Amino acid sequence: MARRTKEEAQKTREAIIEAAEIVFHRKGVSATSLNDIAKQAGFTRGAVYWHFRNKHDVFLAIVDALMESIDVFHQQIVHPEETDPLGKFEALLRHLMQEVQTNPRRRRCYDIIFLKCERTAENQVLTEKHREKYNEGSDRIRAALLRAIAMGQLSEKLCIDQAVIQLHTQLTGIIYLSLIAPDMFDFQTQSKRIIDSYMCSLKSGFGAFSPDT
Amino acid sequence: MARRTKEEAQKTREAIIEAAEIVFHRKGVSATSLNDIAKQAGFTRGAVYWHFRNKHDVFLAIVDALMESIDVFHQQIVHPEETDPLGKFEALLRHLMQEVQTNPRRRRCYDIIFLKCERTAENQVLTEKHREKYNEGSDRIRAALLRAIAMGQLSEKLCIDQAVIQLHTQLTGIIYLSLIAPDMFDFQTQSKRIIDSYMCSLKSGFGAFSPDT
DNA sequence: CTATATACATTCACTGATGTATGTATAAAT
DNA sequence: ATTTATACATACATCAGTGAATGTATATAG
Repeated sequence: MARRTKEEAQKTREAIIEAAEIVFHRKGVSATSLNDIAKQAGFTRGAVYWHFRNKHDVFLAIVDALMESIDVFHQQIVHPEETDPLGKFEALLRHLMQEVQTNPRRRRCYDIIFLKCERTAENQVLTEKHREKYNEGSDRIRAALLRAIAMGQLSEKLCIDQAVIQLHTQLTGIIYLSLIAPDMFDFQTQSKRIIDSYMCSLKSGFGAFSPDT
Repeated sequence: MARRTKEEAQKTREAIIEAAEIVFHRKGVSATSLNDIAKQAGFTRGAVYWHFRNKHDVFLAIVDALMESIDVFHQQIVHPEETDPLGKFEALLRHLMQEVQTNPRRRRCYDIIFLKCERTAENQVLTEKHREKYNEGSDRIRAALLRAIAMGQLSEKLCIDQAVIQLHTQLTGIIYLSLIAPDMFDFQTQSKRIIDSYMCSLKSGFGAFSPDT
């Protein structure tokens, strides 16, 4: 059998991407061959080479999809007319942690990006996008915190930069650890506690007390 | 020229390991060949195969060396007769952060382990050792905190488990982020702030206020 | 209805890496 | 002083994976 309809072709493209996710997750990116991906998807390497230039191109497709989903998340962080920006912010954090542990595909993608690929020069595109999203997220969080301050929900003396960075380190750390050692601690409990603790730090000004540089 | 003395042989073994560190760090573990390592060390593959079984074996040697240095660190965390366990603990945290940013070889090893290798089934040994050190570190920290409580430096109501886990997430997070994006924030400043904030949380009981499970 | 582009499958040539086998000079054991 | 084991270098066979070339059936455009 040969030539499919356009819709079918799009479906096989999607199938190849999902197959790649599965095999990348199982064997690691560099240890999987295009044949592995093709077989997992039920095709041959010909199909993969039709839709993608090489393995790296497939990998980028996965990364792009993840980045888009992150965009969607970021856009929810702050609305210019939100009356409860801090509450919305907290709710989103909790939602994110929920997502990370329940949505298997998202979890798989995080796993691939954190543990199943190498951040080499060839994969620099990934790291650059990672950093781009880091910055976009930081801007969004900053905006949310500023609005929370404007609404009187947080102190004007809040050290915003520190608040932003510490949120990233906390989330990065717990997600990374939960991927490396899922059974080491109860993710649900600990992520809740971390958010509790973080919100508490936010409200206490977050190092507004520490006057050193 | 052939056969070296035993000391020389040990030196070439060390040279191979350090060469591997350099090349792993530059190209990533899976993209480097044994020839890359040998050339970097100034030998041929024959030398590498004499001292190691294969690339994975070289990698494990690097991992083992790092794990030993972590052991040394862990052993410093708590002494049974320390009169100022909390101060000693804080000093060690600051020392660790200093080390991570100033000791280039240690930094390179962390970089390899976090960013330049894949946590696949074949590399499970690494992940297991990582977890082992995680647990050992947790035990040590727990002991230090308990002694700090016994010495009246911390409240008896301190939620120790949470304190331990949050320290790990914080440190893992900031180290990971500083490796991925060294220029994104000033590591020295932020690591200090994180420790300040953490010590502050410790003294405030760390969620002793949150009564939920 | 024909022609062409499409969506794959199949085949092929090539490369880089691996592990092993073999060679060899010399330190160390006897 | 031999002998032997050592510490490598060199040579070889093999193989998995790649990318491109080619084949082919069929959707689709005209």
